[in-house]
Amino acid sequence: MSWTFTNDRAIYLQLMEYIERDIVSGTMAPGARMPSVRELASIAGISPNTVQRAMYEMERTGLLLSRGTEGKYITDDRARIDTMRQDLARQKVADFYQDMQHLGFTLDEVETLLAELAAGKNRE
Amino acid sequence: MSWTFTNDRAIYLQLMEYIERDIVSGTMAPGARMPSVRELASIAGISPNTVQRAMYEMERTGLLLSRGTEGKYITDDRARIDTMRQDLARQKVADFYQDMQHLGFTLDEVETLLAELAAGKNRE
DNA sequence: ATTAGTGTACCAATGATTTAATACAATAAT
DNA sequence: ATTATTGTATTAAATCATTGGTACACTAAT
Repeated sequence: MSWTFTNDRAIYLQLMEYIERDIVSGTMAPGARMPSVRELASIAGISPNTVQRAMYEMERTGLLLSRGTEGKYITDDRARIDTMRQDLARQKVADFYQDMQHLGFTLDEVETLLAELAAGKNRE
Repeated sequence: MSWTFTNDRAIYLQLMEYIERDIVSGTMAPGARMPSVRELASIAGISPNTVQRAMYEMERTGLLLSRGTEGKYITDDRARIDTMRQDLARQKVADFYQDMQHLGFTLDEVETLLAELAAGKNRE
């Protein structure tokens, strides 16, 4: 849960993506309680207001649920989480492939670059 | 040269990426004259000031050159352009692969998703 | 010479994001 | 009962991106 932020996009959007990623990858378990707004703000080094903003948006998508003053919880719906994981992956693949096509790379070249990268990573 | 902008990132940053993409992919030829700031603004439907901002940043990287009041020109250095194309591609592949790993996908799964996408595209 | 088009610069206004600083009601823990 | 913690809401200030408007100097075309 080490989050870093860039200044080219709104922090609350980046935070949403980090949390979504942690939920769909299982780093944060379904049904688990989220750290408090203040605690998350402290961890991330940002204002509680910004965390609240991100949380508010994520409740609208149903990924988080607020139980009054007890705290916020990750949804229990594993099917929904897995669907979201698939959707995120497909979107990412589509965006990536389209970008590479715009750069003039064929599917074969993309696959080669990917394989090279993975091979390089494994060597370290 | 059909550009659309989202509101989650600064327009001048998105414009920079569009122009970079057009240059490295050859859509805009090396040594060619760029449309004027006012013309680009009109085409993109944004303020000339925002275009100027993007252009200024791209001159600092050497991709564009300003010839006084004659206009702005794309660099003639094809080697530099090709190097930038390779760098952009490698960065994109690395970011994409890291994102997919964070979502819990293996290299094999990524390759499968890519192949499926490409196959689907070809069917239409 | 005049005109049009170029890059460049500046200023003011607007909107979005972020932050700090509070405040309040409800629940959990003691 | 009291205290601490929770979500939630509000206000004000600061920063940045964006836009509209204007202006100036220089070059090319007429």
